[in-house]
Amino acid sequence: MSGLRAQNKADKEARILEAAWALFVERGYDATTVREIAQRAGVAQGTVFVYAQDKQDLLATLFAARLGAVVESAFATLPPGVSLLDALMHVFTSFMRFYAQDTRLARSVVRGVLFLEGPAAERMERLNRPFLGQVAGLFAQAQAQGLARAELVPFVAALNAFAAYFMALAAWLNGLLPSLPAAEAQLRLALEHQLLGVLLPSASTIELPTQQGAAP
Amino acid sequence: MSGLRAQNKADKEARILEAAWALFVERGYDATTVREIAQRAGVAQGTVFVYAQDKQDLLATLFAARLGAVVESAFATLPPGVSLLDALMHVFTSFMRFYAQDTRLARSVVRGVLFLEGPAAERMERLNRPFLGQVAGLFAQAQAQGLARAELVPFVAALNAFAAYFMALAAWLNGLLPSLPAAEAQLRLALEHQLLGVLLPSASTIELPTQQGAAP
DNA sequence: GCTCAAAAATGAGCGTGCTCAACATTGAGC
DNA sequence: GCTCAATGTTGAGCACGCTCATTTTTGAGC
Repeated sequence: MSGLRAQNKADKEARILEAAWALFVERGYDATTVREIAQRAGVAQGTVFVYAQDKQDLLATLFAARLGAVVESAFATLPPGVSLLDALMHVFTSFMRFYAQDTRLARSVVRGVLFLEGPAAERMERLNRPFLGQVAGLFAQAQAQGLARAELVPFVAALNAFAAYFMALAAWLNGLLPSLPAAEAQLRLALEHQLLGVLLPSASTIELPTQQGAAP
Repeated sequence: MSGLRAQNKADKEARILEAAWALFVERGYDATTVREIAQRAGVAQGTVFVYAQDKQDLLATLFAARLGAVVESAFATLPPGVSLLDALMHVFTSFMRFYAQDTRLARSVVRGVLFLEGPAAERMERLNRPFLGQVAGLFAQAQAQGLARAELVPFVAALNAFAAYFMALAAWLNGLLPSLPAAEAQLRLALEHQLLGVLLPSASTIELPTQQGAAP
């Protein structure tokens, strides 16, 4: 059996990821070089690229693991009986508070995460799709309880909520919103609007659904 | 007067931008080198960086100008008397059709545009804020006509709509949505949901606004 | 405990975006 | 039309991420 081989490989990968994380936190993503990571991990520079697709992949791997834990924890700690709005806020602000630990690094992550390539993109999809499913579950639950419109498609509502979250996150990390509380406030406002809708009840249920081919 | 000086400068900048555009379209953003751009523009490689902050800035400049025209045209050609949903779709699909001309390049643009730095970020903000204001105007108009809820904040609704647009755009450019029509359909669905809201009319107007400090 | 093919690690080298000290051009003042 | 400070241009050079031919390590088969 190749126990030693596997052990060495695992050790090296762990050392590389550990070194990368330490340096990313210390200096920031852009200011960290792959040569530094290799040196700190005690391997040659080329070895880093045996274990990671590229530099961005290191950051993505590091965050994918951590984010997975945050997702799980967010849904596990969901207070029962809470309103839909508060449930959504509980989930999304979990992420924001996680990113708040290092906003500089968070910026690099979020910047890269939206346009990944190849295997890294697939891994992100495998993280993202179940998550969106869980968020959709919150809407479906509200629907089952007779709180939400029956015609609503839970997955579409989940995507809308996620979109609002992502915008608030991006605005915050770009300095357009001054602080985490400001970002949370903006997100709450956006979600409130999504829950309540735009149109008046009288206008909405009658006019809009039938406006497939509308007036010129 | 330094007419010749200014003329030369303008000429050179125009030549550089023209060369960059041609090569970006021909080869794609990543596959185009600054050296190639310089050669095609008939200047030294260092000269490119006199006129552009960096390579990404070239692409951003090129697209900012074009996008500005698309924004203007989208609102100018807004059919009067159209529903709010169709008005939003008219505006956002204008952008999508513009990006559809070259989705490879569009991917590079959208990837870079969300996390710009320094002056480029400010220029994007100066493009984006009035645009969001115009979208907010559509919601305010619906409000004035008594079609939209009076409590609605037009700017927040505009941000939500933009967020949904951005997500559909990103999903499309990442190949998660197979075609432009698919992206348009997804956006329409998302916007419909935003207009109609999530909660039932009965539940919405009474419970939610007062849920500031909700149950544990 | 030797052998040797497979697996893993290496680092010189490549092409890149970008900088900056050196050089060239311009035109107002005389 | 000459001078020279200001303005504009240049390309050698740097550090970077990443590749890949070469070298080193591993352990099953004997």
